[in-house]
Amino acid sequence: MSKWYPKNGRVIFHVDMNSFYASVEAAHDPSLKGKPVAIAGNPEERRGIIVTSSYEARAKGVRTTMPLWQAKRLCPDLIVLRPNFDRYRAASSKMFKMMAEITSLVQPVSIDEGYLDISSCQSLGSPLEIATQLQTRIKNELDLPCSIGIAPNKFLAKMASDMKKPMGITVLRKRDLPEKLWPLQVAEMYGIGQKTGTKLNGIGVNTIGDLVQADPYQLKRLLGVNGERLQRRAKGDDMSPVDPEAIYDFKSIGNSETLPEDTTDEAVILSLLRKLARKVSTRLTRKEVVGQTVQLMIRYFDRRTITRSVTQTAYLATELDIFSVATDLFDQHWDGRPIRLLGVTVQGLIERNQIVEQLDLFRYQEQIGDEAINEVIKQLTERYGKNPFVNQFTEKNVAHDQPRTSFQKDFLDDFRNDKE
DNA sequence: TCTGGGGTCCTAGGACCC
DNA sequence: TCTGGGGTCCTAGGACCC
Repeated sequence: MSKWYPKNGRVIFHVDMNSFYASVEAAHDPSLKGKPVAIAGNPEERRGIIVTSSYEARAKGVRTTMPLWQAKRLCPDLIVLRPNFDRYRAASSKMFKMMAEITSLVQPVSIDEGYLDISSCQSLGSPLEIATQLQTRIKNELDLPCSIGIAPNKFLAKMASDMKKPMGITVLRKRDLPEKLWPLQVAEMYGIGQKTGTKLNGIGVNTIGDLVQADPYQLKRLLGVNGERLQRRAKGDDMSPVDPEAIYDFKSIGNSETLPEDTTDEAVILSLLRKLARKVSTRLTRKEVVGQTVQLMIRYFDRRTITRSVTQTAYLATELDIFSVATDLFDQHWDGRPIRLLGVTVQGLIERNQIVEQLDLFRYQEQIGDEAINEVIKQLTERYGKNPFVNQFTEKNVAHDQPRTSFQKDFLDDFRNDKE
């Protein structure tokens, strides 16, 4: 059995669900099977776009990100559904459970794809047997098709899963690269999009094989460190591990929304900012994290987009804190032209339990002043080497109160004594 | 009749510190 | 007089992916 496994090396799967949202809908309502189905953002509104479509719809030319009206023109009998994320999350969670029964080394990368490191799964059979069983099980029990790539690293597994759809299983070994990978256009490579593809074509690099042969210095000049990495991957080298924890390591949480129509109406704008702040706050709270930086995104009627952000001394997570910072940013940076979309994102996240103690410093803000508050935070940070969590804005209107914990009292006493 | 919403990573300049 | 170089943090924007 172990003859299938390399002595020095890994066996990585990339599992990619085929037209996931549309497939989940068809599993839920079998009458959709064999029909052109599309999931679209906002079918009732002008600006709805195609999120996913069934293979029958793709055959008519329907593509992801295509405006809905265009898709309907190409495919008049298109069945358009609104996304049902709860349903997709439930299906996703079931399929990841099946993967977890094979190995604990599962790295979800999005709702519908993930990597498995099965290097230590000899006892379960050959890689091809394991992949076939997994694919069959997902099909039989969830009624969902997927493609699986099998390769010595994540990048090659990802490329492999793309080669046969739907319901494909593709093995991509190093020795297969000249025949299977290198003839492909660079634009088909994971990590190369429109811009980079055009740049590469500009220096005569058209296929992935050309990328392997290209002059490393020229690539570096053209693309920076990314040039080096892309060439390494094209050669089939990718050391990045399958990291089950990666998914818990989020760097930012944000929400954005396109308005029904472009607007300069401040009541509409503020109400949307409020709504976005609420959504972000809810998600931060659910994940038990707090953040230090608030970013506002404004997309104008002409689609030109700016982002403006500010880093706070203290960490924040409440709706009112986020809303307050976001509206400050808005007031400072909006140029008065009509707005199409607004977004609010909180960055610089850390786990809430990393925070030393929640001090309601706003209660003392008027007594000791803003500068003093910042000094308190600085001292706390130095003293504990951790980050104090402070509600700076939330309850400015609340009457002053006595310190609520002995910690707070001691600290403020210390602070006042230091000052004297 | 144009083009959503969720992210990550990288770059580059300026401020600031040593 | 007039000046180095490294490191980190912050901010804005761009490229890419699903």
